[in-house]
Amino acid sequence: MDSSSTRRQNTRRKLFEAAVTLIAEQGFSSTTVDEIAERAGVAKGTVYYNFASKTVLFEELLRHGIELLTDSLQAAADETAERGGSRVDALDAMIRAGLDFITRYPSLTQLYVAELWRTNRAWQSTLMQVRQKAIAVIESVLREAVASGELSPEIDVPLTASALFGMVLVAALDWQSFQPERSIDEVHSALSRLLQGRVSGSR
Amino acid sequence: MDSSSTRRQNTRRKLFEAAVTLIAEQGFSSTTVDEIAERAGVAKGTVYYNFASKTVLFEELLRHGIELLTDSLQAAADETAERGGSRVDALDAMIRAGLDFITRYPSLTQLYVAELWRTNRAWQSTLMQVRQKAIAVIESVLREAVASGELSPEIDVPLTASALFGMVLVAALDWQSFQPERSIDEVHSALSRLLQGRVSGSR
DNA sequence: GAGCTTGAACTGACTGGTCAGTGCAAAAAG
DNA sequence: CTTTTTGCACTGACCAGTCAGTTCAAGCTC
Repeated sequence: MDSSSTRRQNTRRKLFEAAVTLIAEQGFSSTTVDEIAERAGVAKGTVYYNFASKTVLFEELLRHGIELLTDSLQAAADETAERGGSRVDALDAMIRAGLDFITRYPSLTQLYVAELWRTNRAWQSTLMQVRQKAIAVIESVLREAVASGELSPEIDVPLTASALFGMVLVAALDWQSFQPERSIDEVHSALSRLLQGRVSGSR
Repeated sequence: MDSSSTRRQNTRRKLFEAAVTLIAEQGFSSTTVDEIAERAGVAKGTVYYNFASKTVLFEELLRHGIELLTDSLQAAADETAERGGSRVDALDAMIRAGLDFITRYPSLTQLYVAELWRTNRAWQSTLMQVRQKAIAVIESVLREAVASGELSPEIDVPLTASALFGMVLVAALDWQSFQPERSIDEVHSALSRLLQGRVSGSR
């Protein structure tokens, strides 16, 4: 019962891995099921044995991926709390966690960005849920920080959360695509500085 | 020679307008040439009379669009300088210009984001140039600000430029898609606050 | 432990539809 | 009369999804 599903689980994993890179590179519509099957080392029929359709394969991939991200953001926030760090420290730790995630799963990130703001697509609602889960983690830390007086009560929590999310997302993708020679620490500290208002000189 | 091209210019414009919305919604591959022609109110043959291929149509669209953006960013920076504003004021004006642009051309923005970090696509190099032009405008203002002592010399100019770019881009798209009831001023001031380090309370 | 059974997993040739791009004669525009 | 647009039929490549058949592995029997 358990061992019998191992084989299947394994092919599904191989299909996810194959699909994520291909779709990130080429987009959903120009990636063919034959390509995915070939890259996964599996026959085309197997794809349809394991997933109802090309779209369903993609949706499950998105869901699986965002779970990894929210878990790691949440873990970063929690660990900071355990160590007794401030909420701003938690935001900083989340930036780091976001960067780590993007380093580990660059294709997944690319693909997510490419699809997120499209309307009229089959998986639109899947993406909305997925986005909301990630943003919610950031928002809750922001709210705690406001409550504890660490952040100004004037900040607009939802807008700030999405701006932070976007800042990390785009900076990280740009780093990977256009300046891969930079170290993760350089990127992290540039973003950290922006967050903590140490850009405008003075102080 | 000039007036003779007016008519042609007009159909090209109609084709751009039709293509930009369709491709933003559905992606390049799942948008058909027949659809583009129909929405533009033009025969399919006309598309091929005016553009060598579907891909070329798209590339010219990208080029045309980014010109609009860089021009408006540059204009915002220049006007600030003329009014004798600081370089940080110029960055703020550019954020505003970016938001205005995205409000005016949401489809173009969506489409740009969706394609920018993909590799292995036909128009990859077009996009690289296009991105570099936009980022360069931001970088030059940052550098001036560092030179004049307004910003800390420790900031990493290229990374900060792309983080700012991303911050505005993602916040604006999120605003349009998920919180359209917000006013542009609310969005602007949330981003402005982030830029000027007025997020972390104290001060 | 050799042989048999069963259901789950996998295979790949095939089908039906879609779509980029072509060709061309005739009309409209200027 | 030159440039541009139209309308429409056609081609050939490509591709999502199907299905009849094959392989695999775990259990069962003697």
